[in-house]
Amino acid sequence: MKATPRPYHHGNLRESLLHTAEKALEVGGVPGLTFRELSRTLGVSHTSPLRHFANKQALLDALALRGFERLSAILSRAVKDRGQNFNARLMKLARAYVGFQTRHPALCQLMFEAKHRADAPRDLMEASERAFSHGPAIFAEGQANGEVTDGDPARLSLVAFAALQGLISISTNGKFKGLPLNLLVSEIIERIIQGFRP
Amino acid sequence: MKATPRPYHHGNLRESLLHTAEKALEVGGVPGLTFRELSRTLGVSHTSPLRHFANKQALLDALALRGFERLSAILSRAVKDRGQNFNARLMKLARAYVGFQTRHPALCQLMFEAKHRADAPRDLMEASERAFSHGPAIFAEGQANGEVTDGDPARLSLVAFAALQGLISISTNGKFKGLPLNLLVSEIIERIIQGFRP
DNA sequence: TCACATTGTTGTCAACGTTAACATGCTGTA
DNA sequence: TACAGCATGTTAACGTTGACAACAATGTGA
Repeated sequence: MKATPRPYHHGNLRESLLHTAEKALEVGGVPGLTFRELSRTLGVSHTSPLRHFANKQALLDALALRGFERLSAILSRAVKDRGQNFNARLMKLARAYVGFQTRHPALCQLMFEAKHRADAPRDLMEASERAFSHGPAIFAEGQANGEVTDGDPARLSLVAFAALQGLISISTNGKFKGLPLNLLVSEIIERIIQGFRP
Repeated sequence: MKATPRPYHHGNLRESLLHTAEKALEVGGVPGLTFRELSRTLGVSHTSPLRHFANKQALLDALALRGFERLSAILSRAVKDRGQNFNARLMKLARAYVGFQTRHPALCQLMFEAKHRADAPRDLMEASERAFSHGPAIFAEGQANGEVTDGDPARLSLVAFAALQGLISISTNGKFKGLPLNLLVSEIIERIIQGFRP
């Protein structure tokens, strides 16, 4: 009789939950992300999310996993132009990395926390490693072209990403002491490039 | 009649709460830190903490504030020997910083989160700035002695601390890909010192 | 067709943060 | 010293949350 009596089965609840959860996460952080509020938003009962995620942590892990996959895709796109020289590629990679973190701060924090948990799921760790493999890749190619000094590319990449990650960690609202992050990224990457010349 | 009927007034509840809370924080993180559990541990009623902290966030902020104060004291001690050259002082500072974060990971995470909140209390921001003032200080002194290149010492210090902070963020359990953090700190600081020669 | 797995609902529980009203003990001042 | 006022702790209660169990509706494959 009712106009559109919601069908008993939602049909796409898992995806809807993840989508809604990510928005809620960026608004209110982990404490502001509750099964019950998600359920209210999606018009389902307050325990239905448990059919798709064993508990809240499982939902957070699923969000983190997707985060790493999206990050990996973005970084992959940033370095795909193999025609450019090393400096340009590293700068693009750095901007993509910092840009993603600036756009999704809460998600990124979740991703790092999940990765650092002692009992982090296997697939999450693997996705994380895939995402962070783009750095060593371009360093290795830079070495092959004689543009970068010798040494373990993973180690060189670590220094660059550590600097970027630290900059993000120390900064607030995309700025550090009033200086926009973009500017500081350029400065740091240029200094690193300088230090990594053969 | 009872042997030691706990006096009605605890006498030192605020300090006891902070002390117990910090231990609980390192064990179970923020979710594992509850007023009710703290109260049980200290043998007081579950609302008595509210006489000392308006809400849970206020307790967390107080923990973060003390964290910054302790960090500042530790960093201050690390650089107090003005007789040493710049390289030695920077390395000591770096080790002290990384050591503190390694020893108190949950507290440090709390400190950064608190500092980054839009409505972070004034005193907390000031304590944070005091803690991070030791870096620029030794860079400035290094410049005065002709040991460090020109430029805004705060900016130079930022690069160094960003690298350290990022290393910590990326690492897990004091290691990164099996390499102990100590080793990587040395490597990064030496590279930075190299890059900051006049 | 129909047994069975999947998905969603209802009802319930313990734990939590928070508030209000009340009890107790300390302290400064007359 | 007396006692008023305030700081500190307690009790009771409310609403929210994550989680579990039992049940209902739906989809699916033999």
